[in-house]
Amino acid sequence: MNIGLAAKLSGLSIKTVRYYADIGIVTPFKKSQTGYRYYSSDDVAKLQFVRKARHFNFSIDECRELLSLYQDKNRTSKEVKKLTLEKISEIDKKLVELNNLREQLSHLAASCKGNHRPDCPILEALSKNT
Amino acid sequence: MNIGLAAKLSGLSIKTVRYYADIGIVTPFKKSQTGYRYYSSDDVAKLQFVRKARHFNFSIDECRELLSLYQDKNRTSKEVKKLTLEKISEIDKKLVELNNLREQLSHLAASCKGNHRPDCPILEALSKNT
DNA sequence: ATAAAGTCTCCACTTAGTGGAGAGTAAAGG
DNA sequence: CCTTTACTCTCCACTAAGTGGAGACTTTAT
Repeated sequence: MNIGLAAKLSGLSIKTVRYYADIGIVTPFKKSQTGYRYYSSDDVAKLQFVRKARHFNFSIDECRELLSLYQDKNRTSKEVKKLTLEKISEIDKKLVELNNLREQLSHLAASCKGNHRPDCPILEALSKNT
Repeated sequence: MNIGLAAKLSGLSIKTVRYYADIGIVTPFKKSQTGYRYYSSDDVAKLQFVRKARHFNFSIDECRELLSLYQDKNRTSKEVKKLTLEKISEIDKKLVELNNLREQLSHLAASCKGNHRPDCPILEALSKNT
């Protein structure tokens, strides 16, 4: 099938599918005469796979890795689980950071009257030494 | 003072300070003969301000805005608080997303034995239709 | 005078695509 | 058969917020 249908079936934009072809994520057959890309349903399955993995916050390189595990009949589930757990702890780190940030910001916001007067504890905090 | 000292005092890298000069965040005096940038202690204060605001997840453009509020004696604290509250709700949105993601991933990870066998519910989930 | 440290500009690279221009190709209608 | 329309192609630029490096110039120290 052409790229348009492959994109529709995989839920990605044409641009993204083309991009994935360029960087070697899912490489379709390419007719040298016209330059058109032709996708098999296997290719579409891979595109869907990548879309879902991206949705789970896996980076393109991690998708590459997952994809090769996916196609490797001899892989162990241990390898996949390892990647997943790493991703989880990454997310945990981010969560801690953001919670911290949120607390500090809401603390600042709470201390600011937010009225027509110019005195503002938020700006003061930002300009305070160190 | 030269850029090296300004960078050290503000806690930013020289590259970043130069970048901030290029994009008009903090524009030092520039000797046209040598091209060297000269920073006042006021400039350094602004750099510190931006560093802290960046640390609070404000974008460069938001820093620009905060900086101009910071320098505007007639600003109201209301304006600053508004920005801050917006930033907080942005963070809240991100937190929800990440918590969701974490839950789904840990669910997947829990269902995967993670052993030497090739069968893996994680990959299955990623390859399942829609 | 020379060596070392500091600074300059300019270019490329990072992530993961997106937007657009201009040209070629395919399919449908008249 | 010709034209219109839809589809696809490549190439370039842009996004955010810097970072790294090359090669040249300036300042400071020995």
